[in-house]
Amino acid sequence: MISRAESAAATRRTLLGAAAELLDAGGTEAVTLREVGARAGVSRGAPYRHFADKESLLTAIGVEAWREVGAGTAALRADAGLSPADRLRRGLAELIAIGRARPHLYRLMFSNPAGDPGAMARAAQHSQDEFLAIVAALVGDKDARRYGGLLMTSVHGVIGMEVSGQLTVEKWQATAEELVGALVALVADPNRPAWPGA
Amino acid sequence: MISRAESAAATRRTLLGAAAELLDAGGTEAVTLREVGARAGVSRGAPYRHFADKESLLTAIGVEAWREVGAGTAALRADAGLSPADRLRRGLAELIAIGRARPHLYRLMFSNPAGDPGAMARAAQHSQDEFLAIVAALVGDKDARRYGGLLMTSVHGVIGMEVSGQLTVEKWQATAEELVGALVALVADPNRPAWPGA
DNA sequence: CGCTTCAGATGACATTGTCAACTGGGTAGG
DNA sequence: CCTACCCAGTTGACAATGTCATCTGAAGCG
Repeated sequence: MISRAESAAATRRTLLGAAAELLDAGGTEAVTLREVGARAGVSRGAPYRHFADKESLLTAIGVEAWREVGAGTAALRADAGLSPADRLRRGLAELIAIGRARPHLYRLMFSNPAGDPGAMARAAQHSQDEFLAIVAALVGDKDARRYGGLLMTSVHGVIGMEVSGQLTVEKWQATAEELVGALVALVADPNRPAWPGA
Repeated sequence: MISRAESAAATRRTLLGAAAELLDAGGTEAVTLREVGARAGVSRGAPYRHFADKESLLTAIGVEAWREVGAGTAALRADAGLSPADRLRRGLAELIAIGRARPHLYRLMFSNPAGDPGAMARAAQHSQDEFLAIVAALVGDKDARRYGGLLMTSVHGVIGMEVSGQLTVEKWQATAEELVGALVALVADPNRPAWPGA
């Protein structure tokens, strides 16, 4: 038997899944609460039983995505068969993969919900902490945050520009992987120069 | 006497200005053609005489912004009183300034219009060519594109994460300026390591 | 068995993007 | 100067959408 609470939770998940489909297909504009309801087999008003408004629904999708990324990064960090540099490369590759396969979701994950500023940043926190731990294993605790920030932002920029069509191999003579790889190689270099001014 | 063409061009500019105001105030969602028309002193249908649809209007705002940035970068490059490294720093600082002062416009400049993919990338071309010329003066023609790409994407990532609230000094122990400054210092370093794999 | 709670359904409304039809003053050709 | 065209701008209309108030029915609880 399914209790009412279980049924409601299932509906919520179905709504999120339907909304994610629409998001991938056509961006946030394509996510209409009516269509989300229809695909989830409920009426147009049903989503309001689970999300305050459309923006909350979208934010929930992004939060869920960050949760998955965080879990993946944690698993990476726990994988004893990988070198620190490999963990770093794979973690970054995971983000690049999301950006390419699901650009709208990727954009959403780095958006700032007007109704609840900081909600997405909080959701990203765990994932970024895991990432920082990986970087720390490579460069030491002292510089982990600075180099982590440099890597995180750089990768985000590479993906963002590729998604917007402004990063082309012809123009920059480098692929996203090469740009990221260059940075990783630099950070992983034991003879890397000291952090400027530090 | 103002000719009909001049009047139409003036209306177009007024529409763009009104739309930019709304964009800054509340993002693309807040840009309604009705309000744009009202602020420009015309009716709700008038914008359609100048722009195919709402997305075209938004794209035009982004294109215009890229034109101004490109002009600014060109002026920077022509300024004989600046060192190559200073030109680079100022050019990047200009982008950071836009990201902070007008985050919605900044996001628009790095978006990819669904109706005309590549339109924004084309608009950004001139600005990025100017930027590349500045980088080339610093690192030589051979590596200009690669290092230019690295700098451009990194700065974009720093701004993007700051705009989304995911770049905080507490978390990364570095400000946007410091992260960018570290990269610039690295690239400007005459003893910088060779580009990996090149 | 009756009462409460709550997921879901439905009707309604304001807002908005968009188009078709219309208007009026500039503009070119005679 | 006259006339016919052009086209920026207006207005009416419509469908789609977010959102709310209200209603319904079944699950849970005494």
